[in-house]
Amino acid sequence: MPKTRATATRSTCTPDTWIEAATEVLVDQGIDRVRVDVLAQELGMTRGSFYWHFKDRDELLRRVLQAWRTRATEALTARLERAHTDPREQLQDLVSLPWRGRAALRAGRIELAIRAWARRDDMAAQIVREADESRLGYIAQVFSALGFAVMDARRRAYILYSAMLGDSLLSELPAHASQAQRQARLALVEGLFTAAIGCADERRPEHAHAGD
Amino acid sequence: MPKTRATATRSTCTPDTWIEAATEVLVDQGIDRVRVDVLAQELGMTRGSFYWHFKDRDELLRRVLQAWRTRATEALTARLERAHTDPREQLQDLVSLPWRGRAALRAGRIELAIRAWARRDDMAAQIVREADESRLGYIAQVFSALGFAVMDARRRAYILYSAMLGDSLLSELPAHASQAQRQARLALVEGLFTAAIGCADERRPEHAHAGD
DNA sequence: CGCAATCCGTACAGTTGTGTATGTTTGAAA
DNA sequence: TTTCAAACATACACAACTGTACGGATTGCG
Repeated sequence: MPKTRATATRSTCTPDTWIEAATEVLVDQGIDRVRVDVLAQELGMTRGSFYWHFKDRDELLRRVLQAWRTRATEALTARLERAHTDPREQLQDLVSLPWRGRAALRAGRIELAIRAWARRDDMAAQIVREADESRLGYIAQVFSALGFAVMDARRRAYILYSAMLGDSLLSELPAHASQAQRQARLALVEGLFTAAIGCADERRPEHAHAGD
Repeated sequence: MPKTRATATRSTCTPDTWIEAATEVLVDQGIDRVRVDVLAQELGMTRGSFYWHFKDRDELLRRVLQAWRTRATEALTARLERAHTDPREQLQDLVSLPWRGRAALRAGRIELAIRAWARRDDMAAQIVREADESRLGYIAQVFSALGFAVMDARRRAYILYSAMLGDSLLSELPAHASQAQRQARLALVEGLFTAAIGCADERRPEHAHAGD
């Protein structure tokens, strides 16, 4: 029986090593700069190693996408599983997501790189679409749990999600990236999106105004 | 006296022709696909023509950036010049901007491509930063004219601008791109961002609540 | 030990894109 | 018409990247 697992006795590369390096280059260089020889140099390997683990460059790119999709869906699933808590808490958790450490920030950068990639790659576009739809559904559900009518909840979800995406585009602006600025914006976002503005179809009939 | 202007008697390329074609490829392929031979094939020319108008590929890319900066600053300047109208009207105009025809939508796509490019090009990053700062300043001024306090206006401007940027990322989602959906969101955006939510530093002292 | 599988390095061919040198056409002024 | 420079075409050298063939090292195991 062939043991496909890496025995980890010496510094042998696994496919994941290459995928990780590829993601790194993707983030701050773009998909066109994800080249085999660049990654090999980065890892202190030669291209011969790469072509042992992967059929060709295209397979690497596909697996980079798959790896991202896996992590993205897992992250959303984790959110959905604790969907029984206070929806107000869930919203706070959502809004404060990009400001929790550099892991989430890096995830945002990866996502932007993949979106840029999706501009010409159909598979990437498909996966990004799926992720967007799933998240929009989740956020809409949170707004729905807050008492907003279905249509209104969907619209609020779209606008909030847009704002979160746009923030990841702007997050490199130094003048707005301070912790205090972010904290203040966080509170404002929460206030703006939970406020009732008196639309006709805003509230569900079965819900009265939720007192705090 | 050498007449440097193109006499336009026959189909001779100007530098702008190449810049336009380069922008086209940049939009839906990314900056790495902006190659001299690709553009030449696109224009029905040979690379020899290109190297007559441009020193090298880098000069083309720089001029693509400059052309975008010029248009972007001109667009903002046009807005600033009619800054004496009703701020409510200005906000409506802002929010409905991405939904006015395909010209604005194309401008959004160009901008996203340049943002992806700015990820590794310092000049592109610089120009995008300048554009962001200018627009944020303008939007904040609109909110300020609506009666919000300076800090609150700045935060609202950031959030609204983020939402507009994020929307251009999501605008390819077919389920949310219908005219009716966009129209409904437009009204909601306007309502959400002009609503007072009872922050301590929300209103300027000299302004009372603005009746509708 | 011996041997086979895993893993990686090296060498070569093929492709693609860049930049330059030089030829060729075209239009308008002298 | 001649002439000259702008505008473009053609050809070549060069570099970067890909994929493949093959050879060498390492490890587990009989």
